[in-house]
Amino acid sequence: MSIDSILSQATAEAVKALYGVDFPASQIVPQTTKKEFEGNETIVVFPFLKASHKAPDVTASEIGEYLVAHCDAVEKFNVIKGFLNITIKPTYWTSVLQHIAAQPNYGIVEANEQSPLVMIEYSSPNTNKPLHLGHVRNNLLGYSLACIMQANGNRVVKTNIVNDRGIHICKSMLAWLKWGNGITPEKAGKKGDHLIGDFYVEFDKHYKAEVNQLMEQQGMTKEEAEKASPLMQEAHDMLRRWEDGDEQVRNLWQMMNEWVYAGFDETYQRLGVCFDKIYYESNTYLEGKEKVLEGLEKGLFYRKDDGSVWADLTGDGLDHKLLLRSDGTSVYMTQDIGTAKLRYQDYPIDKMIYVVGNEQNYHFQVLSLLLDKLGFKWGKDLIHFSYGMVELPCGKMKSREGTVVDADELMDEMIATARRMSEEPGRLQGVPEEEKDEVLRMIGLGALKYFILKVDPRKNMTFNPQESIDFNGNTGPFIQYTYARIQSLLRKAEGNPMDSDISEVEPNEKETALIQRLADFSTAVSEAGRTYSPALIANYVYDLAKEYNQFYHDYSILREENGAVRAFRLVLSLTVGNIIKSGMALLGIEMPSRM
RNA sequence: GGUUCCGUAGCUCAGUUGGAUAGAGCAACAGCCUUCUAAGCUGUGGGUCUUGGGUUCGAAUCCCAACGGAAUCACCA
Repeated sequence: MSIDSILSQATAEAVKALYGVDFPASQIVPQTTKKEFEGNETIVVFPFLKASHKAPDVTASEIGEYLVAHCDAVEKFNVIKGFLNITIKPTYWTSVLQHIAAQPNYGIVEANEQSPLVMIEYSSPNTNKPLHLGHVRNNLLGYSLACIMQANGNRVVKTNIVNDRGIHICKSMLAWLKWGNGITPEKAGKKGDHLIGDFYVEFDKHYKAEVNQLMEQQGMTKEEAEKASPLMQEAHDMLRRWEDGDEQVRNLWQMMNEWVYAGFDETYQRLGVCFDKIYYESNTYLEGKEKVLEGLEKGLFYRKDDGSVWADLTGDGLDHKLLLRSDGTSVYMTQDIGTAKLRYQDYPIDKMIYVVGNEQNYHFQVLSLLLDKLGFKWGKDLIHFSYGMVELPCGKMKSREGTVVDADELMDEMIATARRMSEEPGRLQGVPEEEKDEVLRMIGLGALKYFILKVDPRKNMTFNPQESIDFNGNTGPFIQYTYARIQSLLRKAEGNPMDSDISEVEPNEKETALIQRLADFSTAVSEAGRTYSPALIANYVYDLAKEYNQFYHDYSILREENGAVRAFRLVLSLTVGNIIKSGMALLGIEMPSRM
C-alpha cells in the first residue's frame, strides 16, 4: 500500500476517533512537503475544522499526535498554521524502495480479457503528400496515448484511417499522367509518398497558372476561372470515373497508393509508431450512407426538397448539419459514421479516442451527437483528443509557401545533429560504428519526440529547430544521458546490488526525496491515463532525472565505504533507471545504455 | 457575430482533484572536471500568474465580465 493511502486512512481514523466525524479517506490527499519545511508528507487540516471546532494548529497537533501513536510509518510531525508536516520513519522509505525495486513493472497495470477495450485513432494521413511536422505531433501523441492507456490496464487497439480517395488524389494522378513520363519511385530514387507529393505540387502549379491566364485573357473573376479551369474539370472527371469503378483509373489509383503506403510505412517505422488495424476511406465511405438513410427512416434526420439529408442539432445548441448531398453522395461526416460502423462490427469498443487536430473540434462535437443518436454506445462520450497546431518561429506552416517541415527530413536532421554534438566532446569513442549509429538514432529521435510530447497537447506550440536540437535542460537527451550514466554505474559495480541486505539503511534527505518521487510514478501513470496526458509523464520523468542528477553529483556511490549504504545507493540508482525507462517507454522513446 | 480553446520570467514551458514564500530549462553573469560519463552540477539576477470583480480560512487553479490571440461555423476532406 502506498504511503499516501496509509496516511489518508490513518488521518480519517484520527478524525473519527478525535472528533467522531466520518470523513472519507479518499478525500484526504497528502502531498509532498515543500523543501523549505521539515517532513515528507503534508496534510492540510482546514477541511477538518468543522469537525474539530478548534483552531487549525490545535487540530493539526491533535491529529499529528494520533498518527505518531497509531501509525507505524510515522516518526514525528510538526505544525505550521493549518499544515501538518509528517516525517516518515527512514527505514520505512527503504522498504518502499525495496518494494518498488522488486517490481520490474512498477506502476504498470496489465490488462486482462475483462478490461475495457479502447480504440485510438491517430495519424489519418491523406495519400497525396508526405507526412509533415503536424503529422509528427499527431503520431507521437497517438502512440504515446496508446501506451499510457495500455499501462492503465486497458486493451488498446491502435487504428489509422487512411484518406485514400477524393479530389486531392485525383490531382496527383492527373499530374502523373500528364507530366510523369511513367516515372516510378524506383526510377526516381525517391520515396513514393514524396514522389506523389511532387505531382500534387505540380498540379497546383499548372492549375494556378491556368487560373491566372483565364483571369487575364478572358477577364474572369477568380471564382469563375477556378470553375472553368480545364485541369480542374479533368480532375473532377477523374473522380467521377473513380467512383464509377473505371478500371483504368482504379488501377492507376491502386498503383500510386501502393507507392505512398510504402513511403508512409518507412516513415512510421522510423518514427516508431504502428497500428493494429488500418481502415481505408475507400472502403468505408459508402457504409455511412446506409446508416444515414437508416436514421432518416427512424425520423432522426430530415430530407430537404433538393434531396439532401440533414440533421437538426439545434436542440443540442448546434446547427443544422449536412449528411448527404443532393446528388446522394457522402460528405466527410458521413464517412466518419461509416468508419464507426465498421469498427463497431470489428471490435467490442468501450471507448473511442480520436487523435485529431483542434481545427476539427466542431466536427467531433457533431459526430459525438450523431453517433449517439444512431445508437453507438460509445458515441456520447467519445474522446476527441484535440491538439494544437505546430507553428514555426517564423509563423505558420503553409504548404503552398514551402514552409512545411517534412517528417523524413526532420528526422534526418535530428540524427545528424546528434552526431555532430557527440563528436565534438569525443563521445562514443571506442563504440563500434553500428552501435554508434543506433545510439545516435535514439538520441536524435528522443530529442524530437520529447520536445513535442512535453508540451500540453491542447496548446499551439512553436517548433524551434534551433532549440529542439539543443540537448541541454528539459530535453530527451538529458534524460537519456542520466539513464546512460546509471547503466554505466551499474556496469562498473561488482555483483548484484539487489542481493545485499539494505533494510537497515536510513536514507538521507535527498534519498528520501528520490524514493518519494519514485513512488509517485504509479500515480503519475494513472493520472496521465485519466487526463490523457503524455506531457504529464514527460515532465514527471524530467523531474526525476533532474533530481537524480543532483543526487549523483553529491555522492561517490562506488567509493562509499559502508557496504550496505553503497548497495542501497546502487539499488536506488537501478530503480531510478528502471522508472525512467518505463516512463520514456510510455512516450515511445528508446533509451541507449551508453551515450 | 455564435461555439470551443489558450493567456504564467526576455524566450520555450511546468504547476497533479483550490493549499504554505508560483517552479524548470534557454539566454546573461560567477564558480566546479587528477574522483562512478561536465550532453552534467552549484550560485546570482529575472514575476502585477493579461485586467477587473466574485466564491472562502486560502485562487495561477473554480464562477462572471473585459481585453488579447488561435481554431471553427462549406453540398472541402
